[in-house]
Amino acid sequence: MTLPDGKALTFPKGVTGGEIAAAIGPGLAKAALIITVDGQEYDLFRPIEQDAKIRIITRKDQEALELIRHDAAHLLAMAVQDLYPGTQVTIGPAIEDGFYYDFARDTPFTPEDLPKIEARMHEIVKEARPTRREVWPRDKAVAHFLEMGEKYKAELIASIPSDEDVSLYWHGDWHDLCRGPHFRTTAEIGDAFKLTKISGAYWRGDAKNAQLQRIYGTAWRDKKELDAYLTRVEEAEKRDHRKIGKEMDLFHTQEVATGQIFWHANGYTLYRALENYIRRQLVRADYIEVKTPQLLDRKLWEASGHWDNYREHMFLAEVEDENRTLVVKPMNCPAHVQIFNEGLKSYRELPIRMAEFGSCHRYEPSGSLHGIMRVRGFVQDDAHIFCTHEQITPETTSFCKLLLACYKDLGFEDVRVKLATRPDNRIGSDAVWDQAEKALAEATSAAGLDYVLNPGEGAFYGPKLEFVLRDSIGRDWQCGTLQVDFNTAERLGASYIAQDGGRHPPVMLHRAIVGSLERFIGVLIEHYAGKFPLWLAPVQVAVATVVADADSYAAEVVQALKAAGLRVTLDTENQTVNYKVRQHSLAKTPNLLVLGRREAENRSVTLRKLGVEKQESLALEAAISILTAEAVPPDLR
RNA sequence: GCCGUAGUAGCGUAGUGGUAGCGCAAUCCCUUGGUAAGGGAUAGGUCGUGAGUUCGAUUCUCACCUACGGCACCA
Repeated sequence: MTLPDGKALTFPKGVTGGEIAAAIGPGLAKAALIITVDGQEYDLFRPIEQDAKIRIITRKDQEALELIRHDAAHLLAMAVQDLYPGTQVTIGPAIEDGFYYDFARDTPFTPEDLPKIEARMHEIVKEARPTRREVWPRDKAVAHFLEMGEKYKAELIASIPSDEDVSLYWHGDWHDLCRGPHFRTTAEIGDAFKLTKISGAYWRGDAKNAQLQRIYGTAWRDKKELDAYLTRVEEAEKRDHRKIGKEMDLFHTQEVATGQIFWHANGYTLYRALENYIRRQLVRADYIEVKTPQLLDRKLWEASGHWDNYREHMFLAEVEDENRTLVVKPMNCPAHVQIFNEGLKSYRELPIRMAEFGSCHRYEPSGSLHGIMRVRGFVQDDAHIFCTHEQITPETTSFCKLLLACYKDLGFEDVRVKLATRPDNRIGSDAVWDQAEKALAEATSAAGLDYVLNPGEGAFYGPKLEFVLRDSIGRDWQCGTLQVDFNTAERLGASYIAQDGGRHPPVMLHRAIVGSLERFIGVLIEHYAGKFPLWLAPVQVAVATVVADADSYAAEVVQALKAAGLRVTLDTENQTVNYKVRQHSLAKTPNLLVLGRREAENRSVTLRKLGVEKQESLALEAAISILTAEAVPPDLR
């Protein structure tokens, strides 16, 4: 056996990982969880039959996390079947930060069940049930699980090729089909786990199948890691955009407009700051901006193919004395093609980059709605680039550059790219898809970006690039997109006169930088936890007085700041300075100017920046020039 | 859409088969205070909507709406 450091040890054939660990040292024997044999993971009790490179994995290794979570999933299943006889097991994988297990049971679990199950799990850990592995012919396993009444498990095993053997694991009497590996006993799982939530989940992830009961848990190597995780979750909850939206008076939702947002003055200030920023970038990048109708005849959506694909997600509008159906537009592309179609287009005019802050409505499934992140009424920073085949690469390249520059300005430096390819449900021939996917892949590489494939996730009319940004607490958000479309223009009768005098349909590139303004603002809120950079902050400066004697000077200061283009609020409330500092800090106002007699006398201000305890005394004019400079959007500096 | 949980004053929450409290915010008064909650008083609620059970329902039951946690979906 060759150890990772190159040292070789000799053992009889059939030695186990546990025995090897014991031979190396008692400390390792205790700490060992599993062993890798030529890269393959073995249980410590599984005999090794050949010479191999080995590595013993202990609790200290990063790999231990996934192993613990896998064992914890089994532990959960054991506890549930102990407590709720008749419950069938299905699958239970390790996932990011934890694990889950899907059960089939007539009575759904309730939140009150979780502590009971968790307590039973801890008991089973204490029992240190020994693990055993057996290899069975597939058909024997199918028959065995059928006999036990585990029909989901039997179905899973039956989908394995019949000539393959399967491994079964026992923990005490309880056993399951499993690839392994597992620890020697349930004691090695430890106690750093916690059940977190319950949920319905469809068998094999398909909504047509039966709904199972899923229990989620989190599991770590030690209590310290578990606590750190729980703290991380708590911190994420604190910056929830719905909570901050309420606290900062940004927006609200209500029953009369499910899935749509009432933007309050503060929120709409942020909204416009973002919209204006994007608009400036469009001007720079040679886009034209248009505005198209909200209601468009059903015929147009039939022609584009959307009616067939998304009809049940469209809002329809009808009037009594007119015998036709209008669709509240769920997207802007067919409308943009109508503008393209007005007048004859020459290849000399291409590319035409047609942008719109397009207000769209989609009847999203009720269960998918989420704050301002997933809504039924939203505005896309949409654009369609009508171009020739040759222009796909340069247009894609320059869009990628534009998008990365925007994300940087908005505070996101870590961006990943995914290439989503043809879905099952699609229009257009395979030859056209081959061409479109190839064009996009090449253009992305030409832009100097690495991408990962996202097979089958493209739009029904073409493949897409998905731009995923990572926020300040490490969560990923897909916002920007670029889609190559060889189908829509032709379907809607768009064409241009080429150099050879013939008519050709243009290629359409559908693209968005932030995607939906609503969703992106949600991301911004959570990314900054409401502490926006000055150019985005709804209220940039609060002017607060110490004594009533300073009220008239304060009003003067507010006027001066407003004249300088700053967004200011005046606080002459009859309250202590301490109170005011606290209020404006909690409101996340970036700058607080405190004014008392001193300031009024020498026409100065005392500036306290959010999150900074010490103050700075400045002449009024100096403060204005500092603050206005800081409030300039990043692209205008 | 599916599974589960919830809906009480502007916000956050307690509570009960006999029409509801608390904290913050609000209003008024006192305090004129120099960097994260000064003190006092007052006002504010048909307990999400509709129906049922009951002498009586905010409380129990059912339906619906909405939100939340997931699943599924996301042009």
